[in-house]
Amino acid sequence: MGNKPTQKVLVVDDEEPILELLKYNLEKQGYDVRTAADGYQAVEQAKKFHPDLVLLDIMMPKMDGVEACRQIRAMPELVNTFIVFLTARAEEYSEVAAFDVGADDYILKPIKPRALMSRISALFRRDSKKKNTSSQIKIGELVIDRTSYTVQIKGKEVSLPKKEFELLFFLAQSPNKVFSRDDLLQNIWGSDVYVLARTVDVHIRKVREKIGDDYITTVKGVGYKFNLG
Amino acid sequence: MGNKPTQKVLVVDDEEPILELLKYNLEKQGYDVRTAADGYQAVEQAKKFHPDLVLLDIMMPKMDGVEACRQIRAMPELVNTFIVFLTARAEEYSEVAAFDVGADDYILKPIKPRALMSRISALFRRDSKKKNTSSQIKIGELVIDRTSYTVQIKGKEVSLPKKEFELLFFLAQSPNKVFSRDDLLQNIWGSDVYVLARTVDVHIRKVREKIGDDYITTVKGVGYKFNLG
DNA sequence: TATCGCCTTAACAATTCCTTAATAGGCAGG
DNA sequence: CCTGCCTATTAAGGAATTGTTAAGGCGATA
Repeated sequence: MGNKPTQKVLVVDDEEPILELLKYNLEKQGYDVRTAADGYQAVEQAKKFHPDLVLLDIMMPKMDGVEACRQIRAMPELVNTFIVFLTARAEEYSEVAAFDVGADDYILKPIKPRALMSRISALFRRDSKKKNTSSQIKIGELVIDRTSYTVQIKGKEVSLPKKEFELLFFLAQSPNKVFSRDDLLQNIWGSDVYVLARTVDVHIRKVREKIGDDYITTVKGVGYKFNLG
Repeated sequence: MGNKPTQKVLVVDDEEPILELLKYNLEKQGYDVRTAADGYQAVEQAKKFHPDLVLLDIMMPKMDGVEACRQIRAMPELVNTFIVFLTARAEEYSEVAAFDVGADDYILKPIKPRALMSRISALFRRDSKKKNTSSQIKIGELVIDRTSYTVQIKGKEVSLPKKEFELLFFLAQSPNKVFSRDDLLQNIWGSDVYVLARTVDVHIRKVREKIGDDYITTVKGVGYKFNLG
């Protein structure tokens, strides 16, 4: 119970009512909340407060959310901070631009408190299991996108079934690191599922079939790794 | 986009003089006004009238403002409606509960017409800048129009029932993003409605029947997405 | 009140995905 | 060149998820 430190959330929006709405709901959930009304304040607060999560409106006076996100992402001490955009329309600032500056997710306005809260706790749940769980990974010609569960390879989009996707995503999260089959089973299948280690091989095969043989390397007697360069 | 349709305001209060005062002032400002005397009426009116703004007294007979607010907020077609509480200072039913059920602002009684009017016009000004939710989405051959609850597909117009429409609209708002069945239930059905997750499947089926199978993709083990490109 | 359309649920069919097992292939050491 | 150990590949059965249909209930409307 008590060993979990309070998660810190920074909420950034230029509309007072929205700030209050979010602050109230987040605090009710036990988060430590601070607010900022524009991009500059957001960057300042982030520097001092070191939030675990930043909810960031895109359209703001002085400095918009995209630029603020870029600056926050540039702080090394905040590499593990989640950044989630609040946006009135998906198209308005394309999802692409948001991901380009390092956002982890985006959520549509108008905000439904309860839906947002469950989304946030899901985010932290995922986080506590692993670190650095962004929704998108780009490596060379490869773009792995968790929000759409697809992989782009040289512009072509391929859709992977769940296990295959998770496998690729997990490997790509730690490039060049070798994982044993048991590691992979533990992390992707879970600790209470008992399947043979060879099952991993079959999935690896299918992933290779779809993205090519160049990305995943076999390390004989050890396991597999996603290779960079 | 320049033609601004008349903004619709629903005023809810159990005191006749206050209703008249507000109605008079609002109509002078050019708003389209309707009134209701209690929570039930408010919900009924909201359902039919689709106001852009609801001014809601908190203390009322039959159904109080907070409960009415909750019910209005549960209607997906009114997600863009502002809800502002009118509250006497003494009423301890504080802003807390109000924000909790999705209010956008609250205003203290006694009401000063001039101040209220400027507050309202500020609200709409902000609205036109931000939640610029053109209630129409165009994607390729598809035009999704919220004002008429219809979808044009290759010129042919199809009319969808409410749930089907909301489902399509919600998915199309975030193209390529996968939503779990629970996400969809939270956002379209509301957080306090309990229906089985499989219900979503049936609606998906019906939407596909009407617009074709190409627009909504199943991501097995995850959910559904509207696909672009 | 009768009718109609919509929503939900349940049941069964269809499909996709996962796992396993069996076989083939490759590499190192003897 | 053979042997042992590991991985690659394929196919098939089973498990899990989704597709589809139909029936009942509810509410709106005439």
